Amino acid sequence: MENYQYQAIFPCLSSTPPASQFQGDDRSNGFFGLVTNSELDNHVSHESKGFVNGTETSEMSKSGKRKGEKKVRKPRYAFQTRSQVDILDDGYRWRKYGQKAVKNNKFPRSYYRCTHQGCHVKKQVQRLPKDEGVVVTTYEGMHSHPIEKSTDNFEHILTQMQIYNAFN
DNA sequence: CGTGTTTGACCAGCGC
DNA sequence: GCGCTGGTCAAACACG
Repeated sequence: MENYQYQAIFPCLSSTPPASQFQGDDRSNGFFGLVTNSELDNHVSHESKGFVNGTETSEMSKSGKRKGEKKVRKPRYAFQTRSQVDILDDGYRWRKYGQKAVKNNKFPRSYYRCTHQGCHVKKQVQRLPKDEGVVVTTYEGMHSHPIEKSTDNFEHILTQMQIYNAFN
């Protein structure tokens, strides 16, 4: 798996070098997808090539609203994971600061912020309306501090993740 | 008592 | 300009 991507988001998860992979292979049974959203930042587009790009885009096509992005637009990384629980324990401490019902989705979207001092990483968690077994977690920003608890759990989750390449 | 969640209000961007 | 929608705030609340 593209561990370097995880590294980008979870600096503490190191190890395996990038394996070029997302293209073409397993869209079959994968339940894991990584989306990089950088709408104006096309320089990152190469990253998003092999990834599913379903989260934000679909929303945009619908309502096309984003707030405040005129100024600061941070890249967002969305994971699609197949999970019974919404909360993926990635080792960081999150504080929920909002929940909103989204259009065309019976499930609400939850907004979390990293509680570490000085760390302003945010994430959103929502389920796919078409498949309630799939949880989409969108990270915004990158952690610049170590994980606060054991990553065993999350790494275990990672080992079970596969590329979800439904749109390629 | 410290920390995190819930929940309604508020705000801003966009389409009509 | 108005209304809809997504995103955030903050007070009240729950829980260890």
